[in-house]
Amino acid sequence: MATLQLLQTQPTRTHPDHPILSLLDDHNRPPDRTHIKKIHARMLRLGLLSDPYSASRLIAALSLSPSRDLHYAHQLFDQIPQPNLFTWNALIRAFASSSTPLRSLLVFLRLLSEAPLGPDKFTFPFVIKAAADLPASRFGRAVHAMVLKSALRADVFIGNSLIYFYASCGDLGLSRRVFDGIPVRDVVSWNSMIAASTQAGRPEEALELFRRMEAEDVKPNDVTMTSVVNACAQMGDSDTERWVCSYIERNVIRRSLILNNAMLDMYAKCGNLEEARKLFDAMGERDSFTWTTMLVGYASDGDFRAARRVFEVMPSRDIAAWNAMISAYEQRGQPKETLGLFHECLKEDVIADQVTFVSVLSACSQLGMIDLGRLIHASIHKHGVTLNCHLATSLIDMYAKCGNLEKAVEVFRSVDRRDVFVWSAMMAGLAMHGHGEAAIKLFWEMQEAKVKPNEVTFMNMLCACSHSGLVDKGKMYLNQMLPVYGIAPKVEHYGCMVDILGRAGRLDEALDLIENQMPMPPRASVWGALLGACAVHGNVKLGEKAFEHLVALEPGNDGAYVLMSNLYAKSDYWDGVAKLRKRMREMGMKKEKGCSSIEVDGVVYDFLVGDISHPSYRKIYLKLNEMTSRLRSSGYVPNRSQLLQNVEDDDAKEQALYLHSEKLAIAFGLISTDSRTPIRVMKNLRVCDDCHSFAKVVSSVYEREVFLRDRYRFHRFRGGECSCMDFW
DNA sequence: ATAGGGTTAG
Repeated sequence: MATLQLLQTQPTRTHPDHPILSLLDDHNRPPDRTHIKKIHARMLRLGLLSDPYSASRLIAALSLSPSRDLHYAHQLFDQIPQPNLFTWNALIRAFASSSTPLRSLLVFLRLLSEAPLGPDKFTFPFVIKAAADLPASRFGRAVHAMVLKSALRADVFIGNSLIYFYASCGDLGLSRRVFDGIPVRDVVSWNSMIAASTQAGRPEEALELFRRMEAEDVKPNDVTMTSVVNACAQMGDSDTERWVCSYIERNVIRRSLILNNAMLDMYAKCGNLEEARKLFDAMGERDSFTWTTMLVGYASDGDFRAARRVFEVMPSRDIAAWNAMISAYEQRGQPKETLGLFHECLKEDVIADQVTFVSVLSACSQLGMIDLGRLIHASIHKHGVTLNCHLATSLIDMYAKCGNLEKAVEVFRSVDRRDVFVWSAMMAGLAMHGHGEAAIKLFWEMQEAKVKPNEVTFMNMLCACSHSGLVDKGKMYLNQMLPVYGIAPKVEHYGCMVDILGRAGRLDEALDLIENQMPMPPRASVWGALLGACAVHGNVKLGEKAFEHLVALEPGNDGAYVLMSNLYAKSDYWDGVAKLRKRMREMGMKKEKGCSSIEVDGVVYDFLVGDISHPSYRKIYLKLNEMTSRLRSSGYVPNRSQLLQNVEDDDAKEQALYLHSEKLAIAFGLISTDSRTPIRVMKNLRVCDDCHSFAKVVSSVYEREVFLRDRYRFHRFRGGECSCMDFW
């Protein structure tokens, strides 16, 4: 009886173990591709391939060796008369850890229909791993169902891979159910569950599991501690950090490279760069994770030079290192440097990935470089990079912020999986272009698609209401946030509501919201919104109040002084203007210079007020003169009320309205682009009334579409009208 | 003859 069972489970041996097979797994000399092919040829001549055992050994070597050739392995597999389960498993395993895990699933399906014996305890972990990495959630659930119906339902290896599978499908609850259902859990079961909780952003649960693990006397190892350290990093308090470090010391946990990297990351995340540096110096072995973690640590600590130094001296730079450096530039608001580094990265033949493109697209939208953005979109398309939600969000954002709303909508419609960020980016784009109602419609469409709104969504919704003057809708959504959607409004949401009310002239309501209804103290931005509204509606008294609150919170806020000064000027209160100027002078404060930029033939040109640094500035000023007289005869009257926008005496001369930076950029656009190309100008500050009406007339007199993005929103000028309907 | 868990970048 025992012999019979052995015969059934052991592979059939028709030949004795041929010496050539030992060449396949010589660990001192792993066979390279040509070597394997030679062995293959010899095996063919020896007739060894008709022996399932020998053929399987060859397939395994082909699929698993460092220089594996899965295509070759697959072809060979198809030629074997009777692949045994070991052979099937080797192939399923190889594909599971390849770049095409889908093939693993396909081979598994073939196994089900073709193999005389079903999958075994080795097959399941491989195929479940493939399903997890795709992730193929329905497929994985079906495999799980097969496991439950089989005799393998209590297998701890399979259980552990199912924990991993459900975690990567984002269903922590099901991971937990599998975990709870494993009769005899081992350390890997605990590690998988703790890691799943950590990765789902639930550090408290991870630490709770760790305590239970200890209570049940399962000894944690370095892998356990890696996840626990990661959880502590997420908790972000220094007590937890000290506790985990001393635990690792006391229990003599092996300090693997990965554990050290995780600890490095924890120190860096807690802003403890000194400790991070100490550990870094003490580490005997370092890899690209180590260096990149240090880089990111310095960058997020604000020590940009140290970050750059790490980048310069690290022994090799993979795409993750480049991405870290590129995104550091991007987040510092240095889009030109971001793009410069991106070009260097391409020159070094490092293959850009989705993360790279996310940063680069963001730099494009900061600069308004729609042509480069388009180019990147095209190359993403060409390289068959799949649009994940991050990338789709960046593309939508880039097109919207560069003025091509149609293209943004096109991208939005073309992606099949949309997360809350994709939806929110589209709503923000519509809002920015003044399509408030459309943004609100999208909000409902999003909920029909069963995607839950988050804080960002509501910020964009309120912005939409603000840009379109939808006061009651804005109030309604703000009031619904907590009771209906379970999201507590933050100070930014209240700031936006103040803006909505203020623009509509309901200044008292806005003040009441700030003083009596907000559950938190107002921040500078909230008073700023109120001050802005007072400036629009000429309410000096309330404006002064908002201004004093604002500068108390942010003494260096030059925008506050400009707004207040405009408000005084508008109300003919010149003493006020003078007093403000004096105050600014005493503080040594300078107004942020207005700067407009325009992209022509892939180059971004910046213009400051009265700028004469451009090589062809004479031509630009001539054009501007010509334009001004042509526009005057078409009814353009310079609006001098904002002449005093700038409170700096010294450059008052340059402050003549017609030298405003956006006018220079538009003039340059007219002389340097094709007559059918829209002119796209980006401005760092808000556009002033005069430039706004200037652009309107340009769009009709010169029959050119003009896009003007300011700090706040988008203006699209066509045929003498602006998309904002003069409401901004 | 074959297995599972962990670290960086948005």
